[in-house]
This record gives sequence, structure tokens and C-alpha cells, in this order.
Amino acid sequence: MIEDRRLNVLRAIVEDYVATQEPVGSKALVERHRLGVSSATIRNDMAALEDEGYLTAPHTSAGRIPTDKGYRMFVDRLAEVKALSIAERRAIETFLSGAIDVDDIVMRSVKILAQLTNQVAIVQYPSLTRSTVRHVELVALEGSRVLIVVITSSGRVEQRIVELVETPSEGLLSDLKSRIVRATLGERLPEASLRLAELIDTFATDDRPVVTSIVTTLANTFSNERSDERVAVGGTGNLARFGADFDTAIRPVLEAMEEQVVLLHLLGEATVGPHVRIGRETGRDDLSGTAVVSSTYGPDGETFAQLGTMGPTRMDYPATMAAVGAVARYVGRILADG
Amino acid sequence: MIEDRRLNVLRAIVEDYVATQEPVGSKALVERHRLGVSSATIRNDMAALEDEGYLTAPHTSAGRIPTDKGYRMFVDRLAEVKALSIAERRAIETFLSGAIDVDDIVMRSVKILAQLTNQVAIVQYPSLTRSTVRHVELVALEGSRVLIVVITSSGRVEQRIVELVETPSEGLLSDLKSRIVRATLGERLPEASLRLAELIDTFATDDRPVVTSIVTTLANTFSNERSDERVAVGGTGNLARFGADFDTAIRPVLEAMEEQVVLLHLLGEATVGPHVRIGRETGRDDLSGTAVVSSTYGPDGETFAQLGTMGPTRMDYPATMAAVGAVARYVGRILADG
DNA sequence: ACTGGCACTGGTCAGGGTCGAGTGCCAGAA
DNA sequence: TTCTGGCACTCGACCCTGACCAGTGCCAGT
Repeated sequence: MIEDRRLNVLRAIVEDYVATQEPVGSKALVERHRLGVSSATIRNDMAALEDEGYLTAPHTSAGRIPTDKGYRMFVDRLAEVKALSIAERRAIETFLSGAIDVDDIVMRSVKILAQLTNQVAIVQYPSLTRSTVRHVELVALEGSRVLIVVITSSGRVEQRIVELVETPSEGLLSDLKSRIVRATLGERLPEASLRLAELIDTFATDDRPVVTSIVTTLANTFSNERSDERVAVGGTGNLARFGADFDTAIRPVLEAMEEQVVLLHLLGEATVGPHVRIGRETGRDDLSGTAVVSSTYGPDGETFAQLGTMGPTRMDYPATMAAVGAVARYVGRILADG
Repeated sequence: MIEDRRLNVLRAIVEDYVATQEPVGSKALVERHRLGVSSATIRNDMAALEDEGYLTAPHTSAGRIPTDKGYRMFVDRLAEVKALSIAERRAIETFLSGAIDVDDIVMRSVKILAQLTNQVAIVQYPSLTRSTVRHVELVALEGSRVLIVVITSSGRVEQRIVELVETPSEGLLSDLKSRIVRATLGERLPEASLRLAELIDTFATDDRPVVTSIVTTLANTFSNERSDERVAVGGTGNLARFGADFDTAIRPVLEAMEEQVVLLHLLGEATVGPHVRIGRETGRDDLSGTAVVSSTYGPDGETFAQLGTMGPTRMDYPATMAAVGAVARYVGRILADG
């Protein structure tokens, strides 16, 4: 029972602090929440919570603020998932379904996510290595150049142009194409890459130069890490709201935004549902005042990549988690359809 | 003569203020620069410059700082172009020449520009409307779907997939392709779009549905404003250095960065060589503390798009202008080669 | 036309006093 | 036990004050 009340106090403090950005004291707490006990009792509870490491006091005669451990407890055991309003759901749906290609989906996701959460949003481009080959096309261009087009199951279209040493015959090209298709269609990109390597030896020695240079380019495209590692970032304008604590809330985020690698690391490993990293849990000391809410996305079950938001630890976790989860779901659905 | 000295004083004040970020007084000025006169004389000159609107004093007993008009005079008449170091030139060259496609060029340009200037860099994607058609390809996919590929003179490859009502014959497709190529090759995209419209009537009525849907998709691609209006932004980390005046130097920039339209407007109309907009000259009141240095780029003579940087009015104009100019030149050259 | 000197101005900074929100603890009530 | 009212205490926020000083404007003199 008494444990219960303590947790309620913790919850109330987190909520109030997130709302007001100011240390919350025992008196203010009993006024705003119907806790049924006096402020003195709350004071004792707060002292206990501080002993256990869930709260901290900036100085003797200020209120308490949650520690990272306090936030952690809050998201793990105290927060109820805050459902998005119907209007918000509809906004996500209509905005995302207006996208015309994969790049556009990513850009729109970033935008809507930043808007919903009032934070900096990060969306990783759908991973190539996890998607499969849907179509391969070879087109002879003028001169001895060949255009290679690959369409993946994630809807991404990649193209390359190779300059060959000699002009290939129509026959060779179409033969090569059909063999490539047979070997790779439906395969995941890394496997497709392997299959291609085996393919070269099956051609006549005369054709080897042409085949090799087309096939290796294609294999490079398949195992191209670039797209995996690309992320789109948005919502920087939201940082402006945190003018008060520039050094703890803005500077580190601005700096992290510059490095794609850092961002990718922040989004973290694949996890089911919205995942929260608070302060040092992000793995970077300079982001001690920052929390990351992330989720994988992809058509049902499959995992294409990650998306999420980044903001001060004192954020509205339930709302942010709901928004991240919802956007991830819609993006996955749309990628499956398109 | 006396006019000459006054301008020298203005130049010295701009240089000192840019270097120190602090109002500069008459005494400090004579110490740092060999002006050959006493501080009292400088005081008179400063008073005169203030009357003419080139300087302003934050308060009675502080030094002077340049007004926007002062900066304007500085860049127009006083600044000598500061040549980049050989190391810098080489850095630009090697970094940019490592790019693998147009998107990569843009991303790398943003990065190097931000690095050289320590400011926020903006690079507009090469405009489609200003480039010409270099190649068009139609490829039948499985079912009745057709892949359309366009390569423009700026090296950009755009592709679309159309779902047709009926499967077109091989003959029709190759006929259509050759007529499209004949009509549009080498044309600028807007003109190419017009030519396409005329093309439809030259086909037999039976073929109209297929032709129409391919041709309109293609025309849409040509007149697609999206790529024109896309910009890449980088160097946000550099904003962190201006922590001091968050509200005047950072907030407005963060907000502007959110809106592509605003950024495009800031880059401004085509102009030759680096162009500088100071404070309200940007056309936005909230950017009164910000200056934009921009330039067009493109292979010699031609203009593909704009790039530039954005920073506080108290920036090192000569260095920034040199960097913007140099990057613009190299990007243009690389686009021409690739 | 320039300079040295001098009175003046206004911002910054450190010291000191007041105020008040909030705490910890204790003795007594439920 | 558990809660409550009361009280002394703490410490930051705020304000005022005076010393200090960078820098100015002006004037009489060279």
C-alpha cells in the first residue's frame, strides 16, 4: 500500500515536472493531485524516493526532479500508453499516403513525427540488406554503356551506369539479364550478391570482361552499405523551444545530428515496439540530458530499419512513445502496399 | 584623405568585431592597428561614421559595432577577397571528387562548405528545369508495367513505374521510345515537356491509352518541381558556437531550416559570383541578425542551382565568400565531368 | 587638422540584506 | 505503525548599493 503511494508520488512528480519544467515541491503536489494525504507525508515519501535514487533535489530548498532512474521507472512501470487522437491518426495516414516514392515516405515520416512529438525526429532509410530483389533490368545505352536498374522489395529503385570496354551483343545482354534474374529474384540482397559471384564462371571466356564488369557493379549495388546508413533528420525548429538550457538540451543534440553514425547508433539495435533510452543509456556521455525513443518499422513482422525521436529527458514519454509507435506502424504498412 | 581614413576605421572595426565579438573602442583600435593617429581622432571619426549610419553604440560607454549598412559597405568596398589556402582547395577537390552520384555530390558539398565556413550550409539540388534530356529509356516489366528512366545533363537519374491498362506490344514501346528520344533529346526539360504533349496525336487511336499514360507520366517527371525545390542542409553543429545569443543567432536559423521554401528564398535569385544578403536584406524580419552568402553553380556558364551559407551578420565575409565561391566552382566542374 | 586632458555616462561586478518556497524532523494524534 | 501540524532552518532568487572602469564627447592648445 505504502509502496503504491510512493510510486504514485513518483508518477505525479514526473508528470508535473514534464509539464512545468520546474522542480516540484510537496505542497504543490498535494494541491494538483488528489493524493489524500498531507504534504508532510509526501515529504517523507519524497525523501525515501530520493534515498532510493529516483529523485534528486537541485538544492536544499527547491523541489525535487526525477533522476534518469526515476524516468526509467516511470516508463517501465508507471506510464499508461496514451492513445493518439483520431485526428492525429488520420493526419499520419493521409500525410504518409500522399508519398510518391521511398525517399518521399522517409521525408514525410520525419516531418510528421517531428510535428507530433515536438522533437527532433530521425528516420533511417529502409535497409537494402534486409529487403529482397524484386526486379533487375539491363538497358543498353548509346556507346558501350549499360544502365543497370534494381528494384527492391522495399520499393527502392537503384540505378547504375557502367562503361564497358566493348559493346555487348543484344543476345549476351538479354541472356545475362535472364540468368541474373533467375539467380537473384526474391533473394535477400546479401545472398543475391553471393549468387552473382558464382554466375561469372558460367559464361564463355570471351564474354567474361563484359559480364564481370556488369555483375560486379550489380553486386556492389546489392551490398552497398550507403542506403543502410543513411538517415533523415527533421524538426530542428523544435529545439528552439528549449532555449533555456542550451548547453544540456540543444548543443549535444545539434552535435549528434551532424554525424549519421552517431544517429544510427542512437536508434540502436532492432527491438519490438517503442524502446526508450534515457540519459546515459544512450551510450554517450554528452547526451546525458537527452532521451531517445525509437522503434523498428517494416511491413508486418519484417524489419526494414529504425525511426525515432530525440529530446530532453524531461519529455512526455507516453505521448512520444505513442507517436513513434503509430508512425512506425503506418510507415510499415505503406511500404508493404507500395 | 580623411575619407580614406574613415573607411579604414570602419574596416578595422568590422574586422575586430568579427574577431572578438565585442564592441570595439577607440583605444583598443589604435593599439591593434597602425592607424598613425591618436584615439581622440579615431573617436571623432567613429562619431562621424555613427552619424552616417555605419556604426552604432550599444550604450553610451561601450565601443561601437557595425550596423547592417556598415557590413554592406565593408563587403562592397572594403573587403579584399581572401584566397583559400592550397590545403583547403585540395580538401575541397579530393572530397568532392570522391562522390559517386548527384545526391552524393550535394551531400558532400554541404559537408565541406559547413566545415570550411563553420556555418550552416545550404545546397540546392541541381535543377531539373535548367538541365537537358540526355537519355530516355522505356523498359517493359512483368505484367503490364513499364519502367521509365530519364537521365538529365546534370547527371540526375529519375525513374517512374507506370501501371498500364493493357500490355503494350514490343513494337509500340520501341517506336514510342525512339519518337520520344527524337523529340526531346538535348531539350531543356520544360520544352521537352511541351514536345511530349504534341507527340500523342501522332499515334494511332488504338495506341492512345498506352501512349497517353506513358507520355503524361514522363511529362510530369520533366516538369516535376520537387527536385528543384529540394535543398540539403548541414553544419547545424556550428550553431552550437553561438550559444551566447541564442535568440538572435540560433533560434531564427533553426526555424528557417525547417522550411525548404524559406531556404530556397534565402538562396535567392541567380546571381554571378558570391552574393551577400545582410540582415533585413534577406527579406525576413526574424533573420535580422543573420547574413546569407550564396552563389549559383553549374558547369561553366550554365546555372544549375544555388548554394550558400547562413550565419550571424558578424561573420568573416571575405573567408566565407571565398569558400562559397570555391565550392560552387568545384561542384560545377564535377557536374560537368560526371 | 590633430592631440591631450578631463568630466561624464552607463554597464558590470561583488557584497549584503530580504523574501519565500521548500525541506527535515519531532511530538502528538489516529 | 502511520499520518499530521508545527517549527526551525536552508538556500536560491531578487534587489539594492557602491566601487570600478571602458569608453565617450568636448574643448582648449599645438
